Amino acid sequence: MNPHSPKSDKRLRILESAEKVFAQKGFFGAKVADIAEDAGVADGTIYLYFRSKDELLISLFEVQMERVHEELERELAGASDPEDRLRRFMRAYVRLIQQNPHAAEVITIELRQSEKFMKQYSNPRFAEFLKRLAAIIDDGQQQGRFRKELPAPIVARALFGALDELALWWVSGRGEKLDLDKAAGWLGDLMLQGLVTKSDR
Amino acid sequence: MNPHSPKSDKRLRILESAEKVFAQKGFFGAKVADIAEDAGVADGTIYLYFRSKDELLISLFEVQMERVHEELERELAGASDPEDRLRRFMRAYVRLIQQNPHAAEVITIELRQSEKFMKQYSNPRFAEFLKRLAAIIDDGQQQGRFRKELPAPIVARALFGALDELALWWVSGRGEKLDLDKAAGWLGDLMLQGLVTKSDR
Amino acid sequence: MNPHSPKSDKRLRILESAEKVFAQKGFFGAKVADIAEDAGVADGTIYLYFRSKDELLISLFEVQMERVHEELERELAGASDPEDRLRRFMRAYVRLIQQNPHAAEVITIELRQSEKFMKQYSNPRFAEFLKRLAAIIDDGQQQGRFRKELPAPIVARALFGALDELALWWVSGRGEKLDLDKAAGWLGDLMLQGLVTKSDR
Amino acid sequence: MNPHSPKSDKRLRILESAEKVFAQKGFFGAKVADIAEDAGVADGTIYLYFRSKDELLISLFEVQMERVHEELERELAGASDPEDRLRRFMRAYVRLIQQNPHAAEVITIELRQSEKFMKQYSNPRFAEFLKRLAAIIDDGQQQGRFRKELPAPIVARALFGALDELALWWVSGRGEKLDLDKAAGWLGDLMLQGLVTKSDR
DNA sequence: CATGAATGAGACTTCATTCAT
DNA sequence: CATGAATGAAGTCTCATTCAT
Repeated sequence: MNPHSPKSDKRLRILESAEKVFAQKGFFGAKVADIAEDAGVADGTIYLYFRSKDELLISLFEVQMERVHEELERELAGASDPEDRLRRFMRAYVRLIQQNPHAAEVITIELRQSEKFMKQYSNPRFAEFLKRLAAIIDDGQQQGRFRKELPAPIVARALFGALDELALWWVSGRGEKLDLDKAAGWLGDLMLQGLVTKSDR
Repeated sequence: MNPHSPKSDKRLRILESAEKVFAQKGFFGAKVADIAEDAGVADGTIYLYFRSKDELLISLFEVQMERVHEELERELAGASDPEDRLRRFMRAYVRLIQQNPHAAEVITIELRQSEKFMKQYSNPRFAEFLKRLAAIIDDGQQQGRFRKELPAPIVARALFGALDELALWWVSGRGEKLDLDKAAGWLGDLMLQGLVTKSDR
Repeated sequence: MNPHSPKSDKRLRILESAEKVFAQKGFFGAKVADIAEDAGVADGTIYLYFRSKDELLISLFEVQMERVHEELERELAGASDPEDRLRRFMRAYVRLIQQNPHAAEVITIELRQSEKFMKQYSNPRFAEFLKRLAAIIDDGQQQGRFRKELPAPIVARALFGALDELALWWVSGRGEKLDLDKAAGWLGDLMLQGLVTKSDR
Repeated sequence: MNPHSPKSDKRLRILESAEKVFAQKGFFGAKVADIAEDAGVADGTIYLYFRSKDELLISLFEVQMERVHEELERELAGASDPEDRLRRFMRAYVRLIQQNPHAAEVITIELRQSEKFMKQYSNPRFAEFLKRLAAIIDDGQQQGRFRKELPAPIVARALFGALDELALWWVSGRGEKLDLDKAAGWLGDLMLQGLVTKSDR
């Protein structure tokens, strides 16, 4: 009933409910009626704000990736050391996951799933996200701090995969005992220093 | 009409078609009729071999994980050095992906998706797979070859995530230029030696 | 804001928009929102002037038939010769069609369609219209100018059907090259003199 | 259960039910479920034989126009006199209407209605039908039996309109007392000889 | 009077599954 | 064992109508 944004208020509620329900049941398992009920609106109301169920999912991506980029922007702002930047990147990602576990599930799982049935949606934001990570690595390589033999895009992809897998594990609840912050720290160590003991070298 | 396995022959064909169609269209996008057509059988025939569409997906997991375990068994048979074992593990996984890209897509994407709608299917084989990887790492830690600060299950999970992400990238065709074998090699370097240049240490 | 008819002004605009949109999209294809937009009013406003979408259609009939009767009244006023009256009747009808093609489509097509779903609306005005035509013919028969073997109501109905079909053809745009005035003249000849050459008689 | 045509049997039943229900309630008023119930099949079964509700209507047109053409073929076979041919044409049309009143309603009403929402369906069969009628008239004009001042396509259209209007009247039940055969005869007289008494000439 | 966001009943259509042949 | 026509539950989406502002 906020006179300033009666519309966007409802839009947001629907978006949040969609996120929650998609995360719980998956895109296909989630019925529009479920989302409507959770948002406390009529089924038809959803279609006042989103053209279709598909578009609702896409909007979710957009919103979440927006947040991710903002968070990264903030986190990386004052850091110039590549190693530091990489750890901050991971920290920011982990923080986002923790703040919004539903979003993590939706983004990582449904995003992939969705490529199958939403051929037209190429998801440029995610590509941007990966590019950003690769840039940090590339930067470190330029500065002679990171090994140049490893192609930055591949390292970026691998790092994301590792990070995401841990995040998903945590989100799924099965890694309940997992302290995600610590895990991210370990992952940082692993990625930066490697698994092999120093004495080996 | 093979007298030795007339039944399992058809069962196998259905399974292979399901794998192909699931990979192409995703679990929900794939219609039972599509699979039947691809397998060259009637729709109803599928239900002589599988209780439901869900069970067909589960069977696929089982079969694939079976293969994975066999392949790993063979690959790791004569290796005792932890570092070597880890690299072999990755090599075997990559080989499987390359031999059967469809399976990779189904396992990695649909597996996750499926957890949402198949609560009862806990997927013990996959857990077993991860445990195996963790065991290698733990072994290396026991031998003093791998750093003990990093918990083996987490390293295993991260390693799998990284490997899987690269595999998925390759499978999706977008990483076309990607040489998966080389990428796995780089990932091995990354995981074992770390990203940071030695001179830093 | 016209102080004389602020209400009926808006009512009229809605009616005109409805006519236009019904003609373009058909009764079912036309959405109340379309009509509202065309009329420059809010959706809900329509319901201040019309009880329902159905009633809007009915009102259209009423208004149009009113006009038809007025026009006929004027046209037939000073004519007493049956043949002349018949031709005037046709001329007036054609003129109305030309002045308001939308109305023609709505009346002829939707009128028929509507009988299906508006059982309660018996459309007395249209019956009146036909009666009027029949009266002219009957009159001619009484005066010995028209052949008595042909029952007036049937001739009236046939004449209307022929006229209406030509009108519809013209309205639909497919009979673009058709000069409706001329066509009406020909129809008059046909109806009055017949198709067969005089030498035959 | 006829072993020879289990499929077409059901297809036909659906078609007949659709005809009946469309005639009773109109295309939009008729629900697919109504048709299914009338045909004694499940809702989904309809979609085994027709791609959509729209296509069901189109199929009806095709089937009916097919019959019309066949009937005309038969009726006009041995007649060469233009006047005779015209009367036979009308007789055949009337007979079809009487044999299948539902079809008449669907064809004449829904056909027109449908042009609005089925832009892609131009209905070539109906154009063919009118061309056929025009050909008879043109033929008579060539033979000097019909007046040449009246353009054949317009006469054809007018004749059809008149005939159709009478048919519709009869079908609607309101012209119950109307003997359609007689009416067609009168219409023939009207069209051929005209309304005006001979003594006038 | 006017608005237009919200409602929710109901329509079309899909598709996993069944079962008579 | 195999078939594939048939089923019918269930889902997405539309849109006439309402009502608080």
